[in-house]
Amino acid sequence: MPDGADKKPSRIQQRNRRLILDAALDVFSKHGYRGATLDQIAVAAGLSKPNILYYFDGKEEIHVTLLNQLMETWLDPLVTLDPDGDPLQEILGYVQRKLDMARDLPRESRLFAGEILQGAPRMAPHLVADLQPLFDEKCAVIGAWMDKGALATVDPRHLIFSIWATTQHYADFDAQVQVLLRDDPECHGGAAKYLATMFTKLLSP
Amino acid sequence: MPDGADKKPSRIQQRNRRLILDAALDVFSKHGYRGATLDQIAVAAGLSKPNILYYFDGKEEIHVTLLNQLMETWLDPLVTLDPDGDPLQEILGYVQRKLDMARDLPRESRLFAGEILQGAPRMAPHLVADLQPLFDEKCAVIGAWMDKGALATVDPRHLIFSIWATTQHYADFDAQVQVLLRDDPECHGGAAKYLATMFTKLLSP
DNA sequence: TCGTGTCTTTACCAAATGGTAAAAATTGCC
DNA sequence: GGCAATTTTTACCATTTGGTAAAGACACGA
Repeated sequence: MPDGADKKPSRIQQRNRRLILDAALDVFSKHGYRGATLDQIAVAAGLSKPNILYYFDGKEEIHVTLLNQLMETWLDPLVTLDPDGDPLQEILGYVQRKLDMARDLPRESRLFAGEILQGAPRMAPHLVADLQPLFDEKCAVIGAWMDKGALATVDPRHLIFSIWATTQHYADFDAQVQVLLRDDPECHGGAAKYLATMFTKLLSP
Repeated sequence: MPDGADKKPSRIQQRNRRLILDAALDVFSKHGYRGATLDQIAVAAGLSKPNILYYFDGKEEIHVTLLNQLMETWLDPLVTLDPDGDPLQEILGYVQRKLDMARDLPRESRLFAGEILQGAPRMAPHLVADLQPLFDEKCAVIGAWMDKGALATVDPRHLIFSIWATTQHYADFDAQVQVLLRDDPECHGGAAKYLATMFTKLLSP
């Protein structure tokens, strides 16, 4: 049995755990935690429900595993922000990376959004342990850039919030965006251009 | 029975329907559609479950009623945008109204966000019928202001998206914001100042 | 090829949940 | 007060859902 932190997982274990997690990401991001059912996940993964419970202790463990994996991916673009780079280019690069993630990983974005929307019941510890230190660190970096006169002075915390909000919006509110833009194929490009303009004007010293 | 579009609703009917809708707003915004149960709504409303089903045909009807009512409130700040006002002041006023709504009506914001996040299964018709025409109209107004030279030229559609995203973020991602700002009581004021700066710099011609 | 450990299926179950029927209580009008 | 209409409760029900037990299929090294 694959319980606990055993030795090397077999090929089959690796393959099936990945199948399950991918299916679960689909289902959880589409219906939320309570809206998702093990049966849906099982069908999407091409496995039987009891077989899923052979690999995971329960619905909650699948969700938590997904959230844990997501945290790393999610924080990565902010980790990459280089204190020694050109301030404005670093910020604009960060915006672009987040926007690309909204396009390339919409399921992850929605999974995260759904979790936070409901008060982060399963993620609060991660927010405090992983996100908060990183957030504080990068706020300090940006603050130093502003003190140096390399960027216009604004509250770095709200600056980061506005970057998150404007980029993730295109994944989380996709249903609305698609209606209002009538499936404009240039949506992503238009957003990139708009956001680059906005943050350039905001931050140019 | 209060079914159908009958005559005047009695005092009791008005009171209880409002109790139910208020309780349902609490529960739906906290747990999402599928995560909410009629029992939770009943307890929150101080009524029995069958009694709830005396006033509404079912869980879905409660949700849809809530969504319908919400649409009006939600669109109002954009309706108020006055084509004859001062362009920059009109936009900044709109931002401020949306930000105030995020503070004063967080449940409504989350209910809306949850619905869109899941693909707007019960709201797509409303988006097309109500939101889209208003959106197009106001995009034209803003576009005319830009053509006139009263505002810097950017894509009005993405401008509106960024206003929605940045303001609603404080309601929808409140769990995250509270962690990162450590319950800063000046959060709302700080956000208001930051957003006013951002959109002023973006749009000043 | 045999046997051991890994994986999968079949057949269930208890709890939760949306919903109903009908009796009982209450309200409001004459 | 009396009575019809409205409102509320009690007692259910069918389905869904997360989860389990145990038997069966399978892989693979000796």
